[in-house]
Amino acid sequence: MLHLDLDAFFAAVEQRDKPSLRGKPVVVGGVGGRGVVSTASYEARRYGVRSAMSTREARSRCPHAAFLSGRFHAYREASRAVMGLLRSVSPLVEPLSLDEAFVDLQQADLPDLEVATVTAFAEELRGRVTEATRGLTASVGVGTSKFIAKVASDLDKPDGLVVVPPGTEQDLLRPMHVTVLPGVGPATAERLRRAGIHTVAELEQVDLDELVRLVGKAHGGGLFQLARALDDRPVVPEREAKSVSVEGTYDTDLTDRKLMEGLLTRQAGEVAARLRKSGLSGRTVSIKVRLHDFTTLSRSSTLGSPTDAAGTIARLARSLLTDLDTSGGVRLLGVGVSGLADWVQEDLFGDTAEEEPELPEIEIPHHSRRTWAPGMDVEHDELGRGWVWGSGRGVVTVRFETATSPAGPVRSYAEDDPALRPWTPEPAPEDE
DNA sequence: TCTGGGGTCCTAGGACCC
DNA sequence: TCTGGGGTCCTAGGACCC
Repeated sequence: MLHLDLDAFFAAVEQRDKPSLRGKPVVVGGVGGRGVVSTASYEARRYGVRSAMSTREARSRCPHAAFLSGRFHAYREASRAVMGLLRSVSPLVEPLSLDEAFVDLQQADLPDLEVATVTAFAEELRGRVTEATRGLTASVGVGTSKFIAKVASDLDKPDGLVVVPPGTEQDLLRPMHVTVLPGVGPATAERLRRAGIHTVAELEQVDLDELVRLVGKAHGGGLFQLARALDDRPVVPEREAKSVSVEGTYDTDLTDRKLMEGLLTRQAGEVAARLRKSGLSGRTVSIKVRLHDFTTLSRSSTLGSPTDAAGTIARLARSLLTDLDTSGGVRLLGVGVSGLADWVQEDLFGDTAEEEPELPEIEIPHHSRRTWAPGMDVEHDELGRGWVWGSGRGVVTVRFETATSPAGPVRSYAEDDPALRPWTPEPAPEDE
């Protein structure tokens, strides 16, 4: 089994496409008051900036970093190139996210699976990934299972390769902390710690009954196996989506119920649009509400038949909000649909569904999407392609450079200057 | 103005059914 | 005369992953 992980993926794509950021700290993530870091470049990690850290803290640790809000079209494009390359090597490829995948090497065209053979193959593959992505690097791990491959890819980051020879798995794992096991996060680690279990070696000494008592049935059984390096999970190339959701955290807490209803309505519309785009519909509509104190509530309701209609989802979402006490303020709202079916209910009455959201556009004071997000691609009538360095007080600052034409000028414009437009790539061919 | 967004899976209780 | 035993569906919450 091979596991491939692109190094500091989002930040690396930014450095590739913005030559002035190469070798410099780059932080990609939410740039608002309540944003968190998605990816920090290795230069930023030297200052202690980490994924999932609040952007506020990242700014205080590394004020001179470039803070960018992310360009998912570019990440998707790079990801497609990598996944395509992997699929050319083995039909059994399981993407875990845009930047990670498992590859079943038994289905690849290799003369054998000896360590030397696999090592040479993986090295070549890493090189081809760098070519296919015009310069991104990948860390790769190879082992006798998904679990071991994944642990291995982490051992020599960035730009590394580790092949774990068969038979050496337990020697590798035993000294490691229990959090290397997939499924052991902070809560489980704390339970185990209270039972005096810190390392995989210690976990291995715990019998199954005790483990089930500590962490529950399903989880306990899994950990018992993983602690012994037993993992026969297959590579699953395609999996069906089980839910579709949209959520948002707002820079200031919401208190106005009408505004909340307006936001839920808008989110319902986005969920419906995504359902339709994938030819899906679902029976269960859920909302998620995070209060000012971070307590998180959810409410759901199941319909008799699946829907992808914005109006239906919106009405249900708003009605689910009514029994919640939001008087202390709401920091997050979300709408989701689950219980998905890949078909839509026949319209027995022959009506064409009307899909106008029944609430008028609502003026949303603090939460409107920034038109000029830092890092976004723009195009100027005279100066061509560039990216937004910063914006505010009615002014946008643009650095004119691309991956292939670095060292352009930096200019500032009025936010409503008609010569300046967001740049979006040609829409990708429909294939998903 | 600590704490994103998109997901998956599990648990536990109650309803309901045979 | 006490209170079966599954199974499935639904809801709410929580842990975890990238």
